Amino acid sequence: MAAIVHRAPLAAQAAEILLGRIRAGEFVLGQRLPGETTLAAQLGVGRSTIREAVRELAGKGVLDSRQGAGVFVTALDVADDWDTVLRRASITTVIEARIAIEAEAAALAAERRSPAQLRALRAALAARATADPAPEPHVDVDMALHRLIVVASGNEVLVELFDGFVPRVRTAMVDMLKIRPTASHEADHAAHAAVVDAIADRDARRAAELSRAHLNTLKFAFA
Amino acid sequence: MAAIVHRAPLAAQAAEILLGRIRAGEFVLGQRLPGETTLAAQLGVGRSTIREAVRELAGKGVLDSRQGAGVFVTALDVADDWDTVLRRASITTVIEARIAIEAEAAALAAERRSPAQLRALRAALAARATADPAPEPHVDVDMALHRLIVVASGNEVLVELFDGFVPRVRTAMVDMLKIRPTASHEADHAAHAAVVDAIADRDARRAAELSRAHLNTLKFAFA
DNA sequence: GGTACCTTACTCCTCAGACAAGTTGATAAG
DNA sequence: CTTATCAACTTGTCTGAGGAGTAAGGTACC
Repeated sequence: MAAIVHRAPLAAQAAEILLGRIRAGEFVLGQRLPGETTLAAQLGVGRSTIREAVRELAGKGVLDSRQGAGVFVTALDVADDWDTVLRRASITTVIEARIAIEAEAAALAAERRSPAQLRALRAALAARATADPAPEPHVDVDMALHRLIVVASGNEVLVELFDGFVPRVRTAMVDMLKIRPTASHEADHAAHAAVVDAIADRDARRAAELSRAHLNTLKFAFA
Repeated sequence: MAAIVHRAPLAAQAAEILLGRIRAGEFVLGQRLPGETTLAAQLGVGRSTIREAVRELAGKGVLDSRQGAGVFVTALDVADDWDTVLRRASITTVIEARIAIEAEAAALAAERRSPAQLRALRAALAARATADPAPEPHVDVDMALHRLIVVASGNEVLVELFDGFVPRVRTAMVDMLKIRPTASHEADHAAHAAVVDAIADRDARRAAELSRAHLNTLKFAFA
């Protein structure tokens, strides 16, 4: 990740040093940092450079500066970037988390889906059946259908979680389909149709079970 | 959310304006922004103010400035802060998402828990029973037990998701306990003990069901 | 015509100094 | 003890100057 030659501006270096000191526990949460002039002297840079470093960390949510009062620590580290976590995790781990979210979403969707949402699900199901079988378009219509189910759950937190998973899962699925094309499109389509039918029937338990079963086959395809 | 009196520094205002223009599509991804002097003249502020605004957006990952070349757009919006999403969502919505994660985690924990993890669960269960009944300590030992279950699932993505929920759920539970103290501590403890027992017995289905049932009572307590 | 080099104009980067604006704690008056 | 005032310190902003890097255009050479 690190470049061989890296000519980082002084302000970025100063921000890195400050963040390191905060991570190391030199400053506790809510504590006031030394003044700009003090920090500038410590690091041997100008005050405006320190100011830019503080601004950068303020943008990351680690620091907060208040005129007249000082600069305060508001977080002990940068909020973990969601994409980073998912990239580090194995695809089967991600799919397990996806099972948790989608199975519950399918159950909630069965209880709450509106007629309009059901129509949208049926339309997406039809689009999925007739779509371009090439990896990218196929994965996209598939994800669109899965997303509609989560949206029909009426739980915006689940939708946000699902959306966070999409990029990671999408690339993994595209890569897999390029290596090993799906054996049976018919069985795949039947599994999706069964989930939609369970949601149409307002059968929460069956919707969850079918969704879980379908994603488990996906998980084992990667294992 | 907006303060009645808002005395934002010029640099923060400038950052907000620039972000607004990027959101509005005035600049496409990868495009170079006007120079510092130009922007300073446009907004009627000094160069250093513009520089600090750019630094702030660079910290958020929206901009990237390269010496000699210019400032470039690297994202069209700030990555959605997880805390913000959860604060906006109702507590019942958050608990529904928590059910999804913890029920699945309990099932996985039943299949995978190590002897050491089981011992830790039993210890946390005992600590929960004998802990200070005041709201804050009680919620903390409760959350600690729940977290251990998720950790025992062996899925780091689920752990990250759970940790993301903790702050929001913790404050909500503390507030509720201050208003309406738990009716029966015994039933509450029995519910937790049952989940741990199911995990000890390696009964995935029962662990998930008990976990779901317990959190559902919590959900309805808020409704 | 094509290539390598160089010049030049532009960009961001950093510093120093000055003053404005806000906060905080000590101090003095009531 | 309470309240008002003030002084020291903090961050906020602007300006001017020079350093360093980039990219584009021109030029000499092959």
